[in-house]
Amino acid sequence: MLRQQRGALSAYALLDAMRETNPTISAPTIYRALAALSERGEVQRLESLNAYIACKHGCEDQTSILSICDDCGLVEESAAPHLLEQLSKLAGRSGFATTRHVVEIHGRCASCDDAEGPA
Amino acid sequence: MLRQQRGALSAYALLDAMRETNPTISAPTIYRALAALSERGEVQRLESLNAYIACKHGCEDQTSILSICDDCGLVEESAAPHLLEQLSKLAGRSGFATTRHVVEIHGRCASCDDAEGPA
DNA sequence: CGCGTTATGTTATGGTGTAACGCGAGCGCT
DNA sequence: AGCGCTCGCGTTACACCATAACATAACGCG
Repeated sequence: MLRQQRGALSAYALLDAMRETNPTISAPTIYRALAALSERGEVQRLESLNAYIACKHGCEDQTSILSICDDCGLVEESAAPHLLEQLSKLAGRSGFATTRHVVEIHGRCASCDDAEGPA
Repeated sequence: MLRQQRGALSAYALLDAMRETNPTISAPTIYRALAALSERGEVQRLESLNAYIACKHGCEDQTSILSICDDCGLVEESAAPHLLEQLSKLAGRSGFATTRHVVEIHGRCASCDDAEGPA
């Protein structure tokens, strides 16, 4: 379901959507599925929105950097291993052992920026 | 209150703490205070924990990169304007206009890593 | 005093996430 | 077939996070 979405969906939005085809489904099932999929790297959570997106194929084994349009909800994945590396290194300077990165960028996507930006 | 904390506090933890000296305080008050403080850059939210920390003085006008120890809860701020810049640029490649960065690093701090890491 | 402004309190509600328990389907084994 | 096992799912119930909407109190000022 997430794959056919332009943006992110909250767990409960997902729940509602699923109920249309399977009225008996419930919250724990959604969370279990999300946990499983996100362990497999097929789904990523947007921490700053409490929402979830499907990862593009090919991104399975690394966290992506997510650009989030606050206007239209569009979410874009970017890969930048080098930057993540630098972040780990930065943290490492004080002895931190990195296990997971959360990198999210809020702003406006190209089309929303065109539409409203030059106002 | 946040300043005298080693780690982050959730809004409700804060609420409980505040109630010890001011039993009448309530959730909206906490959130209003947090919103005000965070607009002034004195408090930052940890999106991935739904919690809040006091920023160090001097960090008021930029978002920090936060290193979060998943063992002991310690949170460390780092400034790295250069990296944030690079992130904006990365997003900018597809036309994104950045307004806000969320950069959080989960892992283990030096002492927890010493204690359990070499296990 | 009366007014607006601002901070705070109250009530209620909605969204997010999970623990605990039990059922039932599928599977392998004898 | 009959048995027991595991595993996924649904159910219930609850905890936590956050805010809307409305009411109240405190203050400065003309």
